[in-house]
Amino acid sequence: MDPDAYVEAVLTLVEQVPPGRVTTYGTLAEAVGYGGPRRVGRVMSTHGGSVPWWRVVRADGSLPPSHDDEARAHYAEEGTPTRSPARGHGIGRIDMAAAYFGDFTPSPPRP
DNA sequence: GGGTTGACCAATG
DNA sequence: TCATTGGCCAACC
Repeated sequence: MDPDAYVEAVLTLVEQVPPGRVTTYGTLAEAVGYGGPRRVGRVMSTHGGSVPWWRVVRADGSLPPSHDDEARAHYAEEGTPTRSPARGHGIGRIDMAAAYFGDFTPSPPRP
């Protein structure tokens, strides 16, 4: 598969995540149907700047080791359910039970 | 061609 | 809740 095609597939899926919801790297990997979670993570680090990357979190609901402050601002703005702002240790985590989204449409774009 | 690294995941203590 | 362990896949020295 062309690397570019894989990247586009991942980015397309990320854009399908509605505001106020989040999904995980592993879920994206399965939705794309190829490669593993780490592959998705790498794609995000390379092309994440073009998509709402803050809607992609780790399986436990914590954010990537980078940009947690910025992501928190987006969550506040979109109304994404989060758990305790945490004691100054950075950001709290996402309330996965309420915010998790995994209802992707298998095929990339269209219409 | 082979070892290291990484925006990962799940299980365990 | 955090740390550790083993496994995963591709990119990068």
